Amino acid sequence: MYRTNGAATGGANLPSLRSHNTALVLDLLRTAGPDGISRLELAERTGLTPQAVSKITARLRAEGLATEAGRRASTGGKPRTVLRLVPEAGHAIGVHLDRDELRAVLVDLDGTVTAQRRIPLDLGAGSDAVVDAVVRETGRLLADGAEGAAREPDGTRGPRTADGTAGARATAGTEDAGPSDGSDGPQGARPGDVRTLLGVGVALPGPLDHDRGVLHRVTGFPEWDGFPLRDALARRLGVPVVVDKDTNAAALGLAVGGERGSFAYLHLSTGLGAGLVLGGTVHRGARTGAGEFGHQVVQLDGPPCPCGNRGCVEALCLAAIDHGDLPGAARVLGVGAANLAALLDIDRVLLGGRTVAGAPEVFVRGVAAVLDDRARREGATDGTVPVTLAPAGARAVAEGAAQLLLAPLFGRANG
Amino acid sequence: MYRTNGAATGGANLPSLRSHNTALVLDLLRTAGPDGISRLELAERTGLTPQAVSKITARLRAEGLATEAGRRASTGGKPRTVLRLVPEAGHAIGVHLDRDELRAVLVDLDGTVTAQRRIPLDLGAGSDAVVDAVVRETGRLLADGAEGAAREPDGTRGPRTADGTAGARATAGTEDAGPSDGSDGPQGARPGDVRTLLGVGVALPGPLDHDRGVLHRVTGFPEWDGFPLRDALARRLGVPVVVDKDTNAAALGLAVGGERGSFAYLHLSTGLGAGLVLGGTVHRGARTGAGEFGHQVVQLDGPPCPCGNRGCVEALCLAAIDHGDLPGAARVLGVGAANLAALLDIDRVLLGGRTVAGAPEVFVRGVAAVLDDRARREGATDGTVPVTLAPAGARAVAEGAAQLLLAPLFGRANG
DNA sequence: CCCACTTTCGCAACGCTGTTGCCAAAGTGC
DNA sequence: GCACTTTGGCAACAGCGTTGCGAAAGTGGG
Repeated sequence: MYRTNGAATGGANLPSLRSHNTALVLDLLRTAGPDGISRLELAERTGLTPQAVSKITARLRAEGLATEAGRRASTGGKPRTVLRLVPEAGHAIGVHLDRDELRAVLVDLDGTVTAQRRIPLDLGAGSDAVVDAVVRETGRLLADGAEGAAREPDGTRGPRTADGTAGARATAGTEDAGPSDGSDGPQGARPGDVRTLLGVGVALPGPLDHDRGVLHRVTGFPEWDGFPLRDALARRLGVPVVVDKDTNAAALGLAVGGERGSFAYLHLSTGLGAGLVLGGTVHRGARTGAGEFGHQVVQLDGPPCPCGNRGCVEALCLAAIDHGDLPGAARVLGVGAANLAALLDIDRVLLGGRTVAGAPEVFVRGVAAVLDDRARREGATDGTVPVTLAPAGARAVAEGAAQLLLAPLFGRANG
Repeated sequence: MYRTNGAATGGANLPSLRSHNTALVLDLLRTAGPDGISRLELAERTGLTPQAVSKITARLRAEGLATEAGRRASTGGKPRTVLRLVPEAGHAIGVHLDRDELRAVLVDLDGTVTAQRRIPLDLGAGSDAVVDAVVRETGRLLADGAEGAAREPDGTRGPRTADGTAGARATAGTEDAGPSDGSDGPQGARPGDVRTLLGVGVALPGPLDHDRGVLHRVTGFPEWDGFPLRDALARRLGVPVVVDKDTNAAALGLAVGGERGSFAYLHLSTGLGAGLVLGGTVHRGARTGAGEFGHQVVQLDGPPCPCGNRGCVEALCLAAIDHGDLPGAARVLGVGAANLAALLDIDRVLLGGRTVAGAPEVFVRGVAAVLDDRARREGATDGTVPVTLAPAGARAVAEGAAQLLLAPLFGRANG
C-alpha cells in the first residue's frame, strides 16, 4: 500500500516513491525497537537493494531520525552495523475524550508514553469548555514532558515489551544535537520540545467525520452536532489535529503496536462498538461510520433498544450485565463477534473497555467459546479465531489517538 | 493503492512506479470506453504532468494497447486528441462453475463479452470430468471468438448495459490452443486470437483458497476437498489460471463495471453468500473466507440450520421462501444486510442470484425497507444506503471471473 | 603474526522515471 | 491574414533505485 502525494488521484512520481520507501524503512526501524536492525536486514525485508537502503538510512541519520547503535556478531566477515530509530526526534499527543474523563498522553516516535494526564470531564459541558480543557491539558503535557525529559527518561516504555533505556541522558543539555547549527535542520533531540510535536490526535465516542474532523451527534449531547472540532482545536493549538472515533483510535494503536493482519477490537463499556483493521489498515468507511457493531440485530423479535431496533447485541449484552449475568453477556457478545469474524475472515478478536476490564477472563472465555463452537461446527480447516484481551488497557484509546499523527510517518495510511 | 513488484515486501522501485502509473492510465482509458479520453484529462485525473501522460500513452500506443480516436471540439486552441483502449489487444476467459451448469465467457480488454457458452454440469461428477469440461469449453470459446471476429466485430458493447447476445456460435473449432506460435511482439489485433489470451478465471461456490487456488470442501461434494484446481487447469490449458469464490467474482465484476466505493453483493440462490468490495478492492480475508454472510445469526434461539447454528439468515430466509413468503424472506435478508451495512459503512447493497432474479422487486423493496427504517431511527445524517439489483444478471459471475485476470492490468489489486 | 577469505557498506557511474523549458502544430476569432 | 490560445512532442534535467567496484573490518588457517 502506498499513499501518493496529491489528492485522490493515484498518480505516483519520484518524490512519492521516495517517501514511500522512507516510510517503509522507518516502520521497520520502529518495529525493531531499541534492539535495532541492520541495513542488510532492512534490504531483505523491503525488497530494496542494500545500496538503496544505505542511501535512505544515511538521509534518516542526517535528519536525526535514525542512528547507529552498535554492531552484530560477525559471521565470518565485517559485522553488520545496527541502526535504530531516535525516538526523541518526534512526538505526538493523543487525547481521549470520554463521557466523564479526559486522558492525554505524550508519545514519542516509537510509541513510548513519556508523560500522561487524566482529569474528570463532562462532555456535556459544551464545546468551549471541552476545547479549553484540551488546550490546557496538552500544554501541561508538553511542560511535563520537557521537565520529565530534563530529569530522567521515565520508566513507562513502549507498546510492546521494551525495558529499553534508550539514549536521552539527563542533563537537559545544551548539547544541541544539530549537526549544522543555525538552520532549520534536524529536529533536536530534546524530548517534549514543542518543535518536535507533530500534532494532536483526539478520539471520542460519538459518530463523527474523520475526514473533515466534524462531530455529528455525540451520543447524549445534541449540542455537539456539527461542531468542527478539528479546525477549532487546530486554530487554538497551532499544530495539526486529527479526530477519530475512540474505537478506531484503539484499533490503530493495536495495529501499530504489533498486531498483524486483520482483526476487530470490540469495546464494551457504556456502549458497544468495534474498531476494524483489515489488512493492516483501519477500515472507517466513507463516512467514518464503520464499526457500528452494537446495534447489530441478533434476535429478530428481541427486546427493544433505545436505538429503535429490537434485539441489538448491545441491548442484550447490557441487559445481561445489568442482571449480573456476565457469562450471558459474553455469550451474546460472542455471537456478534462470530458473525463479524465469519463475514470478514479476520485473524483475531481483541476485547477492551471498562466492562471487559472488570471481568476479563469471563469475557475472553465466553466469546472464545462461541467462536470455537461455530468454527468446529463448520468444520474449521484453519483452526479457530483467537480471542484475547487488548493489551494497552485504559490508555489504549489515548495512545491510539497519538498514533493518528505518528502512523502516517510509517506508511500506515490515515485520512 | 499500488502493488509492488516482489513478494509481500512493499519496497518500490522505478519499474514498479512505471507499471503503477501505466495501470492507472490504462484503467482510465478503459473506464472512458469507446468515447475515449484526452491526454490532458488523463493528466488531471492521475495527477501526473501532461508530459508524463504523453510518454505513457506513447508507449501504450506502440504496444498496441491504445490508439488515437478523433479529437474533441476546440476551446479556442488546438483541439485535444482523444485516446481510447484497443479492446482486441487482450482477452480473458471467465468460467462459472455452478452446481448444475457451467457458464463461460470470452471477454476482451474493456470487458465486452465476445463469445459465451453454457452447458449442464454435475459438480459432483468428480474433478476429472469437471476439469475436462472446462478445458473443452474454453477451447470452443476461443474457436467461437476467432470465428466471430473473422466475420465481423460484433455489436455487443460494454460490461454495463448488457442484455448481451454476443457471439457464441456453435461450431466447435479445431483451433488448437497452443500459445507459442511465432514471436511475442505487440499483441495482434485479431480478436479471439489465442495469443492475446491472458488467462482463465474460474469462479465456484464452495470454500476455497484464492491464493493457492485450492478447493476446500465444495458444499455437498466432499470428494473435492483439497483439490488443486488452479494448478490442474493451468497445466492443461497452458495459460495462467485464477480461482475465486463465485460471490467474489461477481463483486469484482461489479467493481470493475463501474460500481464505485464500497459495496456488498448479496447472492441468493441455493445458498446465501456475499461478496465485499471495500474501498474499490475485493475483501477476501487471509483465507478467502470473507463474505460468509448466510450463517450470520440473527435469531439467537431460532430454528436450527444445517450448519449447526440456530437462527442463521440463510436458514430463515430459505424457510420463508419455502413457505412462499417472499416478502418475509426479503425482510430477513434486509436485517442481515443492515447489520452488514452498519458494520462496514458501505455505500450500496447489490442483490443477485437466481432466487432474487425470480422476484427482483420484492427483494429490492423488502431489503431497502429494512435499511431505510434503521437509518431513519438512527437519525440518518447522510441519507440511507441504496439497494439495487446487480446489473449483470445471470452472467455476472462468469464475467467477474474473467476480470480476475483483467483487473490486475488496470491496477485493481488481486491475489 | 600474517595472509587469504568473507562480509559489509560507501562512492561513482548508470539507466530510467517523471519534470521542466521550449517550440512546433493546429485550431479560434477579430 | 494575423494575434492569440491550446495541445503535445523534443530535449535537457533532477532524482530515484541499481550496478560495479573497492575500501573497511572482521574471521580463521598456517
